[in-house]
Amino acid sequence: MLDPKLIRQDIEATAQRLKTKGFTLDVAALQKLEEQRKEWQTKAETLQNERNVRSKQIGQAKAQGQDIQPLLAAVGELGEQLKQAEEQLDIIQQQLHAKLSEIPNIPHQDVPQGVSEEDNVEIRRWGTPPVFDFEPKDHVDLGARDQRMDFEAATQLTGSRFVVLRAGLARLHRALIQFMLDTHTEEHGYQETYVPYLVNRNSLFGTGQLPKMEEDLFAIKDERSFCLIPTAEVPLTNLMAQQIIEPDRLPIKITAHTPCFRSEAGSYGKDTRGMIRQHQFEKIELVWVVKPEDSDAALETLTSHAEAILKKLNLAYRVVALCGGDLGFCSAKTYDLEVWLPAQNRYREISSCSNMTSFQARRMQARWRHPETGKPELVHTLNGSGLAVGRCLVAIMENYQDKDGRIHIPEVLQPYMGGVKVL
RNA sequence: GGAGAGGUGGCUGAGCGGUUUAAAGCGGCGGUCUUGAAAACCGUUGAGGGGUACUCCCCCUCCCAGGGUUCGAAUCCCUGCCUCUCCGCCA
Repeated sequence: MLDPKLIRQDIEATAQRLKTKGFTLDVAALQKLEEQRKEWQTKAETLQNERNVRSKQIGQAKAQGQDIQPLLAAVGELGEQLKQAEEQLDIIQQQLHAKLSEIPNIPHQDVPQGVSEEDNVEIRRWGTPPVFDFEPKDHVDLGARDQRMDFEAATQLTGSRFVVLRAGLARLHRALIQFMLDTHTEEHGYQETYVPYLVNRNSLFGTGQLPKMEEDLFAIKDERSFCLIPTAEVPLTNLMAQQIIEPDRLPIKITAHTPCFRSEAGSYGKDTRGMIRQHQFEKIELVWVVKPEDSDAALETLTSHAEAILKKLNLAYRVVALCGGDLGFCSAKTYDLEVWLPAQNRYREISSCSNMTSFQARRMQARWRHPETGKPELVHTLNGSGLAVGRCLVAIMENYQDKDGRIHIPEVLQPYMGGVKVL
């Protein structure tokens, strides 16, 4: 959520900056609502004040044994007027809140212009894509052996976009999770965190999945209206909701491994083959909570932590800065990490690292105490995948295959595989 | 699932429907004293929003949440959520 003051005081400039994100701000409607808000809020508060004053007078008169009938009569219509004003104000506040909730974050100054993926800007490359003296297979073909990657079984159990892994491949999948968590906790200073996989709608509002991304969520069908998390960003970041954090606790760096559930409602027919786009996948998430002035630097560091995993696995990748039009709803700036997939002969997203600035913090009232003023101020939040496990498994299979369709285990993973070197 | 108890400020914990404008203690902050510190004493103390372009002042809201009764609700009524204890069930 943006600062309502921006809407009140600087709406034209705000509208201009949101345009780089492809979002058209309804300036007239917002200004009108804002005017009404002010009018009715003033009216309601004046009436509330009058009620408080008069009620107190009645109390005092009664205590002194005076006749309160005249005072009671004087209160007259006040209650009814107040009720109307409060109802009217409530309606306007709700409309305003609904509108504000659907305005995306303002892009950072140095986000490249553009409307789609095409306009993203490559920042750097690392590693060299492997050269094969045979035609490399994709992970689906590689996984077919011994049904170690079994889509048909998953379809029978559940439906499309799920997978069953068996034996060494299942273990490799688990090894990746352990490896990533260990690296981030032991080398990058993150606190390992275990979190619920079901969250309430309040949490989903806090991190910005609601109200606009509802169709991508899997909801539990009972009166509690829980949803399966689409990313650990939701529980991790919402740990800060309603908090006032003392400055010496910042920056907070936390990580969690969780399954993620996405309905992929807008992706029919996209990546239907293989493990790239699933309804359920595992991810290691990195979350930072920082002072506002530190968030730019934090994004660089967080991104480097995700990159470190790819480097240790010796997987070629590139870093891409998303253009305005490709930025997520909450993000002011995003770097995507894209790993080389030989069978697709191109780089594919394996991590997305974003600076949400105060956008999520405002939605969940996550604050820190500014040491100079002593007053609570909104923190900045950041998150990134470090990394998406399923896609990482795909990358290892495809990059580490040999002509016999065997998969060689990267050295850093071998300790996690009981010394197994080839699958 | 059954039976009870309870949710009040950073914490502990009072609070007959009306000087409660939420007592008191602890903690925090500032000061006095001191070479310094402790102790003692004095003062201070939250969050959200609005008005006014404002390190001033004024107002509103907030005692788990949402409704209701009332001139007036932390206090009374209803609903929900959560926590604790016991029983049952259970990985």
